Amino acid sequence: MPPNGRRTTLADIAQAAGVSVATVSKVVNGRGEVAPHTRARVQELLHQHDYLAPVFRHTEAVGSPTIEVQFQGGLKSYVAETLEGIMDSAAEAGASVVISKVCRAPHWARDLASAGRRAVIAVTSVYTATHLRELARAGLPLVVLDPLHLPDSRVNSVGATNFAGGLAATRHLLSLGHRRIAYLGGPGMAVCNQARMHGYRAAMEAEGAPVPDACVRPGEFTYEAGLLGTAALLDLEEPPTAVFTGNDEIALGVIEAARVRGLRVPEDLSVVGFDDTHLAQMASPPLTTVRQPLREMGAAALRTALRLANGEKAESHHIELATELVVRASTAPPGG
Amino acid sequence: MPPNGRRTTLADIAQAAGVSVATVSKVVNGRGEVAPHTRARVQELLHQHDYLAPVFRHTEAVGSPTIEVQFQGGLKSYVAETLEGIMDSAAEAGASVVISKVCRAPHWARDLASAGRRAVIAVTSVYTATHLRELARAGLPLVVLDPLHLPDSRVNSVGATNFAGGLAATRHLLSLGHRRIAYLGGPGMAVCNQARMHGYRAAMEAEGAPVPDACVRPGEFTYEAGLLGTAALLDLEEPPTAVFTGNDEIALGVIEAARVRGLRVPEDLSVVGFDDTHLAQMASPPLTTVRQPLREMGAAALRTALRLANGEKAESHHIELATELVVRASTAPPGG
DNA sequence: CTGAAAGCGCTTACAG
DNA sequence: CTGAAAGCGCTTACAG
Repeated sequence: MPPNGRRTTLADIAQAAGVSVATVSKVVNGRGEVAPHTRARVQELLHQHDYLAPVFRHTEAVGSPTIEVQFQGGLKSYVAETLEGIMDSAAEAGASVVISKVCRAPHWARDLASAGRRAVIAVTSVYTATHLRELARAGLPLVVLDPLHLPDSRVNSVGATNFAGGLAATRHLLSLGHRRIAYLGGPGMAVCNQARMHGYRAAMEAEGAPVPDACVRPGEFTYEAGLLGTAALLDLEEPPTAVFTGNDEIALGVIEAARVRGLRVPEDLSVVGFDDTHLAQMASPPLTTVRQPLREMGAAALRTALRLANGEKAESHHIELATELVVRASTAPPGG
Repeated sequence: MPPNGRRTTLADIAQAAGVSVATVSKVVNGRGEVAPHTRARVQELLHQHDYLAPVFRHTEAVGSPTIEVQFQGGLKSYVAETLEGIMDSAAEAGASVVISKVCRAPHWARDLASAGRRAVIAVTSVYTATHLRELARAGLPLVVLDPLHLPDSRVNSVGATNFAGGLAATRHLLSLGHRRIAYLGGPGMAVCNQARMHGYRAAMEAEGAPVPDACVRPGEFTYEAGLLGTAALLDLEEPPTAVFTGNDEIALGVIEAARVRGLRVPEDLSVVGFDDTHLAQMASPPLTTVRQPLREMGAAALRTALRLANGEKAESHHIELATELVVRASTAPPGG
């Protein structure tokens, strides 16, 4: 809140605090010779007026903006490929990309802002109202990639057409002649997972295929979850002949679980993944999967972040890019 | 070259150029009203004296250093896992990590320096003498991770004990009873590949096992290379019963090539990878491989980069971390 | 096109 | 512990 568009100066603070510029300067530079209560009052005012020391000013002026990309957990294929899209798009725009794991120290957003970041892109991370407030206070725009929550008009986000993807995957299996198709999904409360599952349900219902409760299993987006989930499915009275999974990692677990039981993929069990990360192409057999345009999604997120950093509005607070079924070698008619 | 430790100021340049400070200021700020030849002379001097505008000075002063990590090609598992090590270590040290793809515009090194980078970490990238000179001129230290060239005392690098890894992998196969073991490697001129291959050769020779030329194939570090190489190996008069590969991606290609021919892994063909990326754990069957401590290597590179950025010396210009054989399900005695 | 001069934001040695 | 004053590096309106 500098008076009229001007930067806040030490003189502004000095006047507001009723002390000399020299004293304010000492506080800013952490010199010792200031009375504690004077120091406290001045610090409070510096904070309120959003004072930025000259050394940090480049932050706002410089032409090449820096975007912070945060993610949780490991740098998995999904994140890596999204990141590539972000990087390519940033290189084109002359922007820099800083990566970090989500870690919320007391003033994380303010710290990012004063380190020169102009916007934050969060990859599949949970953001609460508190985080949003921190970010807003620091003046940092946020773009969420593959949001875990429902699109919220206060947050800008980029996703993919998950429902359509679930529908396409399931229809593909149905068209091959499968009827007993299971869904081995991700966390139950993640919207992307819910949409994929409902796409699956919609396709099954349209075909009049039964969906027993035991055939729809939420879980984690991991290989281990695929391994365990498949074991449970294959122990069923009437095991499925095909499994549609929440992502490629789960699908790889399914393939391995089948192998361990002496089942061949796709002859004895068909498997469809989701994402089309490199994992899908390098699986044995190569995985039929629903492609998410991860690079394009990353690129879109970066462009939106840059626009917001520039004070412009995003065209829409949420955009979704199209998914697409990619048929490879892990699906075949049942009873090979 | 500021006189005596002091920063170069506009006054220094003005004096050297025999013009007023005002004129130099105009040149720095790109204002129009300066004669072309005056502008040229001043610009030359600014460059020579390494003048840095106040807005950019934070670059050198600030406590939280920024490290640029560059890599070539895609953000593959190998790079992603190394990057995780770099990030964790950076978070601990309060440093920031900027990622970018190698792309060498005219003044790339100088541009990085003036954008505030304090060091560069190159992941498996080729650096020529010219690049090194650019970097040196910009005052930017370099650490190469998994160098493609032989350790050079002018470059700081971090690697792994590749020869020992090749030896361990091959011994493992020999101890299972294999004699016809092939090596499907990476690029012939990459030192890491050479070391792995010589480890393989050393183990074979020690055992008196023959190494026919057709059984040692250099190639790319890719799935496709694994696919193609295996096809060639299996077409041999006496095909190998086991394949040791230059990295995990190649190994996944081998597994798929075997499957396509109706061969089971490990019953009909044993496969050993290299790296122990996530790919290895998620393969079907899970891959026996030589673990490179990628996170630790990344962490070591970051620490070295920070030390160099600080003007300290690295303890050694090249360090190697230990590799370790990880036995999973892709290896078994021959003729299962 | 150039530079003397006024001025700005900041720091610091020093008097109180 | 505080602030008046000198000074530094830079910018800019203006006279030449």
